[in-house]
Amino acid sequence: MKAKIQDLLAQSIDRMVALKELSADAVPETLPVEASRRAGQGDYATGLAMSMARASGMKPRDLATRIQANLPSASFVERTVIAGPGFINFFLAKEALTGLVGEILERGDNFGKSAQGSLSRILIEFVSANPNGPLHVGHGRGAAFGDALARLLRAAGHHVDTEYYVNDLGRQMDILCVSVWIRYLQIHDLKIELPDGAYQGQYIVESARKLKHKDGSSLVSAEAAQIDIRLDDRDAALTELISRTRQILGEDVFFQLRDDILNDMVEMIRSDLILFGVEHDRWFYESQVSEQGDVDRAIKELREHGFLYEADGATWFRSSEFGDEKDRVVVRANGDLTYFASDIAYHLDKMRRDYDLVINIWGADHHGYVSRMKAAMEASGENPKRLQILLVQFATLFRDSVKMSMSTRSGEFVSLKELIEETGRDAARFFYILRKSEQHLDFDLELAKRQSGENPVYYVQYAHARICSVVRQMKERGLVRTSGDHSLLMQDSEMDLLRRLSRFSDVIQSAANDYEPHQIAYYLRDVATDFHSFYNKERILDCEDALRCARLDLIDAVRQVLANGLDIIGVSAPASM
RNA sequence: GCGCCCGUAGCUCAGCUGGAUAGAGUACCAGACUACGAAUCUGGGAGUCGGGGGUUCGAAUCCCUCCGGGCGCGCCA
Repeated sequence: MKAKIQDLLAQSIDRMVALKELSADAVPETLPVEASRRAGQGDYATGLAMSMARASGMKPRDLATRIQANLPSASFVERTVIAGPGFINFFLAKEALTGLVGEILERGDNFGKSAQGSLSRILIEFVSANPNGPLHVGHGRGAAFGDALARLLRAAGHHVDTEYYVNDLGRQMDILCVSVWIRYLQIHDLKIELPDGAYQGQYIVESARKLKHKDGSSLVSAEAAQIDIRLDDRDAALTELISRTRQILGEDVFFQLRDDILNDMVEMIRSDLILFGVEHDRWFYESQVSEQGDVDRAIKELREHGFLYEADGATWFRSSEFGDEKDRVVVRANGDLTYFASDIAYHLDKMRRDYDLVINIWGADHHGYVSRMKAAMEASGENPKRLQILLVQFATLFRDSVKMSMSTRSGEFVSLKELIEETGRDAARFFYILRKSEQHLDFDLELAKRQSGENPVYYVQYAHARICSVVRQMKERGLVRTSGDHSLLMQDSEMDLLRRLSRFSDVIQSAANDYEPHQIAYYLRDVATDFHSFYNKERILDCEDALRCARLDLIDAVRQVLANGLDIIGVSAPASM
């Protein structure tokens, strides 16, 4: 609808330019049109005359009058009014609104959406938590946001693939492996302590039990009890422990064990995500990049472009030339590659696949990495604008106003799985989506669980269930239903509802453009409000046949919009609750 | 110290590329079911949009500065 009005305005402007009433360079690239906030100010309004006033040398209201005079007539516009400092308000024709009911019912699940895959090809990478433990509530926000964004962009007409990047290399895997092994030995009554830097969580113990169940006691070694590492430095002590473990178990056994544990962790993460309704199209392993020699190639490329140098025995990337605070190490003095190096290779890989846009969703604690990653892409000859990094702020979990901690290493955290089991998938997802991503999120467990109007999830779902219930009642009463005459819809509450429904596709476009799924959640709440209000004011089934059929069509249309919107944010639309 | 995010009603937050009288929810108060689900609806009070400058016909929105909160500033993972 917004686009239709923009089109009318464009025609008027073109006409004025042709008549030399207006200079073409006074015209902005996109014509501003917005849904009116207030009744009495029409359905849509434009401040175009005001924004062009100075460049055109005309007074806003005079200019508005000229624009209005040159507007072509359109059946969906009843009238236009100039108001305030120079707004042009558009009042939609009643038929344009009532005609919407048939359109919604006809388009069904596709109403509000654009033809799929017709616009850009987009890759979204999200969650990508390290496979050293279960997902916690912090990851949940990234999961809910990323998945909703993918669905939203698809609804807006893009082709979207989703991906999870698994950091399956590096020291953390060794630490994970020894952590499980030590717990395993403890289960076998060996006296050995789990050191400080190892993973402390209860899931490590469970993993060790599973290992015992599978392997019995084949990995028990009396030597293990003799391990006695006396080093003040925590990291040095861990390094020593890792190398002793490799000696005792033997390289082959150690690597096999490490792989098994990794696979367990990845499976655990994957199944938690499925429980949450999130399924990535692709799981991409860091080891893939590394085995294919991509990291070496990426570094070689940077070197050839002249952006690498040696200092203090390490190899540095001149990221500061691209706006980063300082240069970054890609190869350490000991010859090891940094994580940054393999991240560059991975991102180059993504950038060179067949996508117009690559989106990363990162936790806000990684914001320091944004400029260096964009720098690396630019230095490698890629357009950094094709890499869009969206930051999701922290989620803090509260139970009875008490803040709950979360740290994977210490093992003190509420897992995503526990959250889903406690509040349900729908409530969890809705809550995560309800805040825009730059906003810190206080997640109130008690509120999410409450089944009342205080909880916005139920409010929206209830509207959907209520409509389904009315339709069930109709069938039970054996009432006839024919295709309705929608011109019978004329009450204020009906028009408000129709006006709201007419904005659905605009909301999808706007939310998609800004990468803001929360707009959908707010819109759905407004639809539910308008519906509940209508429902309390007007009867549906106890009307004469024609009006009843018209209203049944109307609420069917409302149900369809609610269902389509809920689907975008990954929340179910129940027929009863 | 430097960088990023945030500061809007008692609380939790919206506010679309600057626009017309700043909006919801919640809490509080007062009402609405012998009728389609009261997990609902109707009405009410409540804000110096953190403070101060600036740009503009017009600023919660853009710029500067200060205050307050979160996060990040490793050859860690």
